[in-house]
Amino acid sequence: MTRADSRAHILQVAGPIFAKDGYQSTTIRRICEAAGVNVAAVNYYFGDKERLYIEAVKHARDLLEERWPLPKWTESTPADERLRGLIHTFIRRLISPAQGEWQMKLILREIIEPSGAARELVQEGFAPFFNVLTELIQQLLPCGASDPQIHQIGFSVIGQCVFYAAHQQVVDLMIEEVERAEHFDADSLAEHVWRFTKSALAEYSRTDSIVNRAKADNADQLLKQEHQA
Amino acid sequence: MTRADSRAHILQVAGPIFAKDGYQSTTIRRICEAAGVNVAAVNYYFGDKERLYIEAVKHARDLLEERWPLPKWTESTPADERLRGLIHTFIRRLISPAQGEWQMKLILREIIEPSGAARELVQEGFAPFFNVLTELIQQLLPCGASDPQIHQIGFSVIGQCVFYAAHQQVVDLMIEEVERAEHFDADSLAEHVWRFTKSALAEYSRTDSIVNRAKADNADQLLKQEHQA
DNA sequence: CTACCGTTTAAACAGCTGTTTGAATCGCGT
DNA sequence: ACGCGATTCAAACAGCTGTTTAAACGGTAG
Repeated sequence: MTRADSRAHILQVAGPIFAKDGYQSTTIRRICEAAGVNVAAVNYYFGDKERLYIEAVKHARDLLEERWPLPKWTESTPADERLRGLIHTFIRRLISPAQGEWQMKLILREIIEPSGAARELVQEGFAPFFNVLTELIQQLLPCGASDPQIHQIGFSVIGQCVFYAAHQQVVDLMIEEVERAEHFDADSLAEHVWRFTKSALAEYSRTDSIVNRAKADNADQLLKQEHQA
Repeated sequence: MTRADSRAHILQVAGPIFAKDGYQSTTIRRICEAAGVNVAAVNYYFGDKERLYIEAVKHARDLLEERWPLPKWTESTPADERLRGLIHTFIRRLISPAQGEWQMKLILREIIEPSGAARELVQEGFAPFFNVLTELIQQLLPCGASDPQIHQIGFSVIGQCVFYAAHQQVVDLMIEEVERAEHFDADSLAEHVWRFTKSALAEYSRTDSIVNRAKADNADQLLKQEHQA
């Protein structure tokens, strides 16, 4: 067995175990047993448990991005079709149909309970994604929408998607199995989120309400600044 | 000190600690130290660590429901104003403005990593809330929308709200502090979620697209059933 | 063959965990 | 004041944790 083999084996089995049981409940003995290596191997290759965990989280992110890359668009792809592709990609990353979907579970754990990899994860993995999303939203809104409004809408899209992955248990307890199988798979959910978002944006454009709201916010802020001065 | 005192003290300090550090990382020694009681008190009053945890989770739910009860409506309150009140209540429960907001953090932990209290929590705490929400959505949609569609929209509302509480770290890393202070407090977020949802529902009503989609889904299903027969 | 270095191994380590114990203490009705 | 049950306490328990150690192993260059 070469150096690469043992290291890779550990990294491979560590991900799903950490995802299932969490950092604290996972013992390096269990990981090493699953990988077929000695307990000391983790400290030999990774230094300590925490650094193995961080490596496992980053590995999970790499696997997801490799398996579900951002869609490629031509110049002629309309903005709402781009939005649709983006939402489908994001939801597929969250709920891989066939696989045990452990990767995103592990990443969500790290986000909720940061331990060193969180900042890098968000800044390198999530930020580019979010920037593309907000650009699309801006294109689908009338001119005059403010940045905070666009950010809020961006998180509305992300929030809808993440919910199904992070809190699947709630859906399972609330929705009958037949309905779940038919309407709560990755593709159905992505289509729903896309239509829901597109509809809200269309209504914003039609009524220009978002621009009026942006102007009102601006006026409020100016008033507040005067008050302070 | 009477029986009620020690028990209550433990329960009171256990909630925030469990919320911050999680079940595994929290030691009963730390809880007892904070409560000013002996280590054996937990086992004496609660049996073991897990039953204390479950009690703490239920206690958190009670506190939230007591502090932010469902809004009272008169017969004349229009459906969209009811929706607004419901969203504001839910977001306030998620992000208590002044307090350390530990209650919902603890509950979200239990949902993500169920340990005995999760089922009861969802069925008794969340289900009634969700039912009110879906009834309102139905009233705000044209006749003919299917149950699965209404459920999906319901989770879209919940998902938007929960995201800010469960993944606040992401928002913190993505949004500048000045913008956060101004546009990402509980009330601003609740207003945004309400407007976003109302807009989507209005567009659904205006175009009748949701009814057409429901009919199409129905046709698909009939076709599939014939295929099986 | 030999010497060497990266790797693997079993064993031991110190520290912390939840839980139990049995005695000490307290509060209160008699 | 007494006695009794409920409560509190310090101490100990057994078990598991991450980590370290020093010896053994294995392939490979000289």
